[in-house]
Amino acid sequence: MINVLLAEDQAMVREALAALLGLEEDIRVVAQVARGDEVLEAIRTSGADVALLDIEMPGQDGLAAAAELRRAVPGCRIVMLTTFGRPGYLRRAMELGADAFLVKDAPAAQLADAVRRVLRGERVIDPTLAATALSVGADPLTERERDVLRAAADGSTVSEIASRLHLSEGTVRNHLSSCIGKTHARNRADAVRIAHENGWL
Amino acid sequence: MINVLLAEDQAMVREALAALLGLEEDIRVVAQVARGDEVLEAIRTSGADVALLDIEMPGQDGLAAAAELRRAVPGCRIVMLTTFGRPGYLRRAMELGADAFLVKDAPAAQLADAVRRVLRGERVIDPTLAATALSVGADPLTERERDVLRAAADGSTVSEIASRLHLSEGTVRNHLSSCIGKTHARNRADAVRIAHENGWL
DNA sequence: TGACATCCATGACATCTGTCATGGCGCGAT
DNA sequence: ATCGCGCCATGACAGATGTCATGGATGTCA
Repeated sequence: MINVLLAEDQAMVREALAALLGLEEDIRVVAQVARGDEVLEAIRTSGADVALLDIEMPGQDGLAAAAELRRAVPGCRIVMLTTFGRPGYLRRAMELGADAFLVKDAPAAQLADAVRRVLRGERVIDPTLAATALSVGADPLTERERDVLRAAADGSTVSEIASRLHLSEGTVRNHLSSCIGKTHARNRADAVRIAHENGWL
Repeated sequence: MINVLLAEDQAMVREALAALLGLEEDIRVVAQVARGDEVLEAIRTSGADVALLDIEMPGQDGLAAAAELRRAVPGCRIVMLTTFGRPGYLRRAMELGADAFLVKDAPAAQLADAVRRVLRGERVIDPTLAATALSVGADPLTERERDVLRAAADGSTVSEIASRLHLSEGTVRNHLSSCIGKTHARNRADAVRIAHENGWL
């Protein structure tokens, strides 16, 4: 019997996935959480063999939860399950040591399949997604540039970003300019969109 | 026995929801589609009593599918099911004559419950969401302003938008300016964000 | 230690953006 | 038929934005 933890913030989706996995004879959902920062404790108390982690979650995102889990409970298998097949997500998940990376677009049968395979020591990745992730390349932004771009994502002005990050306006403009250059964007908003789509923010 | 059609583009979520509804003794999922423009035909061939429609879908969005369905098959009940509880979505769904509006954040039990209730002629809406939808108010943008703002959403420049919509640059700037004013935004990107969050785009 | 990258900052410049006043056109409502 | 409104356009202006050259302060790596 495979014991699975399910971490997904949308209750209806989470319980639906639990129902789906419940149809499998050899799989049992032993814990469900809705927040990234509840994963570790739930794994410890439930003793699950596999953690199924969504990425977009409150508290702590699924990638951070995976990193924490990898350190604290190295034996636990990690399956990332996300709506968005952003290349940067896949890359970060792999660097963190996740065992599988699934998108919710994929057929339902792949879920139980992936759970079984990671338990046998295999790694499961959508080959198409892997290809695009490799072709897109790694995040070209520096940490500071990412900070500034994130701060610009909601439509803030330069002066607002500057005061929020305790920088001068000129510095903010310089960072944004290099973000625009590195992402081959036309302007700030475009750079935000591109970085977002690639999973760099 | 209640016959349900399920329209949702993410295969894994769709099949998981089907598994969830399959646990109910009085409900049967008789059709599944992944695109909005396949809803009507599937309803006709399956003869489903209730259509469960996601909003974000390729081909045609769930709201457009609901409108089409309401006209062509007035007897069919419509339940909107969406990730995002955007006020504008709820408002448009109600104006279109949807019978229920659920968010995927809600507990799974509400899904089957809503299906049964709409079939008894009730309308099902999350009261919290209804309150915010009413407090936010209706979309203040004109059709043309919406067009321009949509065209600006991906970070396009004024000249690009102008040529795409066959307008002069000055007109584009004027429309954008009034979008910014009406949404109480700080600039274009902010206006895009606000309109998006409210479900106006 | 030197080479190098990152981060921060300044100032100057061209361009883009947002605002405003103004006016014409078409349409539906009073 | 006049009014209001949406739509399109122009021109002008201030302010925001993006680019560039330049330079100092750090920290890392060979």
